[in-house]
Amino acid sequence: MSGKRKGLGRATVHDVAKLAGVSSITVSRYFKQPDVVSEALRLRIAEAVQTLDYLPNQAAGGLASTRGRIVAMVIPNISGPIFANTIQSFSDVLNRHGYQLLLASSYFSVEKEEDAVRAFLGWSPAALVLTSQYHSAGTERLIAKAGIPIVETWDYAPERQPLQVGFSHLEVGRQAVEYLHGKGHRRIAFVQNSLVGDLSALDRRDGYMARMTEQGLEPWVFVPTEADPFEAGRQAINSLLQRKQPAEAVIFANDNLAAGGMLAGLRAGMRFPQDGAIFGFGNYAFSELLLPSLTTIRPPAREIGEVAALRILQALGEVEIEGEIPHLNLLDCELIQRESA
Amino acid sequence: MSGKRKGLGRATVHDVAKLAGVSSITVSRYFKQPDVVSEALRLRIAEAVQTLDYLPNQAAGGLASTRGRIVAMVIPNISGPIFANTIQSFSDVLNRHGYQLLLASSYFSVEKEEDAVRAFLGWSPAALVLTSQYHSAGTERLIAKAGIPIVETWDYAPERQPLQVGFSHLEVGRQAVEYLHGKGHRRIAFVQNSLVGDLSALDRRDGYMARMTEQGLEPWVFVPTEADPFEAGRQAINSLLQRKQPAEAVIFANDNLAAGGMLAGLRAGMRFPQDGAIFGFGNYAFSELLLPSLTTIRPPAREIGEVAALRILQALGEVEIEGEIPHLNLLDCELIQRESA
DNA sequence: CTCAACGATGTTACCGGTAACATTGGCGAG
DNA sequence: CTCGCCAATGTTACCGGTAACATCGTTGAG
Repeated sequence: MSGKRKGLGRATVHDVAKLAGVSSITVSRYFKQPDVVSEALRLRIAEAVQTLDYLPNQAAGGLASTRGRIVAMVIPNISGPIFANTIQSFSDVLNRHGYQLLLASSYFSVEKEEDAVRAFLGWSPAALVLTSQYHSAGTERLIAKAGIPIVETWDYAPERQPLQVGFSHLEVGRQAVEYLHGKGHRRIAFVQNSLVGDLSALDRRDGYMARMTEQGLEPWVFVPTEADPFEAGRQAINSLLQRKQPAEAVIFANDNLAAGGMLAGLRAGMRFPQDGAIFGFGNYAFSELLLPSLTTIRPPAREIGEVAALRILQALGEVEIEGEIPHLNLLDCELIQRESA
Repeated sequence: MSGKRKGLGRATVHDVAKLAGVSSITVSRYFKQPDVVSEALRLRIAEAVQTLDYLPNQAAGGLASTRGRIVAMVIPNISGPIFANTIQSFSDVLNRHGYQLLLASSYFSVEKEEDAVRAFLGWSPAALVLTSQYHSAGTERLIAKAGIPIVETWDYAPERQPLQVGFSHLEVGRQAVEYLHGKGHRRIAFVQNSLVGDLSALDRRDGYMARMTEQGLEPWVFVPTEADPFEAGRQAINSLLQRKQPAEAVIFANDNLAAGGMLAGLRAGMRFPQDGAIFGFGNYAFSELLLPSLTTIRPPAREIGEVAALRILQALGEVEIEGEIPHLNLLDCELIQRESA
């Protein structure tokens, strides 16, 4: 019947147009700018759409208009305890406005990130979201000439070009010292994660070191050799608390390490915070379930996703905004005081 | 220079073709079937691609070939403690084969699921993955005539049409009873979650009830009124263990409930498993960090993602397979014995 | 030596929408 | 009554690829 090349077998604008007795562009307008189509035609088209179960082909629309309704996001990992919230809220806000999320994981590898960005760009996404400010040179080149809104989340690097939506890891480190110092502790140690790649964690360490120095205290950084976070935590507790001059408080690079360390201590008969204050980062789901519950800092994970989505929608003109779109979005972390410190 | 309509400004096949002195279809073949292009042209094209930073436009390719390289997935929620692993492994396997993942959350609502499916179909995905076997009538209609591979994960419903990749929730319920019964417990209670929508959890409850009855024991189901899982757990522990004839063992619908219950008990001075065995489901990340650590059943979350992706790739002819593609894929759960039961 | 078969490459049209411009009819101002 | 403007709708071509078929030069069997 039709040409030699068969499509998907689904109804097209042309089918709808024919059935409704209008031209295809009118059907297109019915979806994109309903207000310019007269009431009478709107009704006829609506009926035809209903009858044919018509669904607009997004690939075709995106190709023709050169404005695809896809937003791409590279995240270190989906299943980690923190980033999931960012993805969730980001995706929800986008979906609500008819955009779809394309997702890939970098596992903290800048090479994997670059691969993902390259693959994404083939889809002509409307915008691109990256995690952290640390990328490969290739990624930098790609995003520089992508010509779409770019958002960097999680970190906060005011000097960089892409939109920033995140928080200051440096400040987190300082805040932890501040809190523990206020509690009277002086020998405050920091346990780094040995996981290569999570460069933001090093910023927290640097904040810790800076604040310690300012207070006239000597920084004391422990770097575990174990890769498994729970093992690494155990290692740290053993080393820091089982010595002549034990640490009075231990700041861990994240809640996993903190939980591992605390658990090892508890099983060895220690008690917290009596035998040492334990301080985490991340406010993972389990942190309030531990006994003692874990004092930690909650990063604005959900908020990051929401704000990032909002800024993108604004940049795309989908959401009204008066004035400039803020280039810098510094969100607040929340120190959650519980029992362990 | 060119027509009145400007594209994305990026290099196209035609640009590459002109630079390499070949026709555009040859460039297309260079990417799709490199072996039919002669070595000489391959080199010339490779150079042109390099020079122009050419990236194939996936939307155009998908439109022309009617085979898009997108796979869509609807999941109850991204940030939950279980599904993230499925998404992660699913996405990784797909990415490795050049497919991209389109993601949306249903929050256990069949209406939201239907909306997501409708939105997805506009992208002509190569395949569609749903969670659980429970859908709206609209969703059933949509997937019936979608004409692409459909996979249902998480549940296992052999009688249904879509490919099944999951495990038997009924069996999980039975398995828990089996284990506790073997430990000598007779008064075994089940704590349901009050979260409307997670219908699979009810299958676990039904398995529990069936096995109890088979053993000549009386099922004892507690339905919390609290929505918050930790609060609900507390409520359950209070009701089940603080009575004249307390339960000897409590099976919780998931680890969140179990952790909430156990924590409430511990804070009230109880000890586990002495004052009651605690049994969860899900093997959430924190379960081994609790004190006592939580006995639970690990669902094959990661495996589900991997197998689902593999079956899809086979159905699409991307991965070799001899014989039929198995319609049923029943994966094993793992009972993880720890300290709480 | 002839011709069919085959490998390598090109031509044309089409996938399903939409931008840009054209057309039509109704209405109010002059 | 004529003209100009505007709102509603249509025509045409194009977005960037690829399916289908055509073409051309080689090669090997008969």
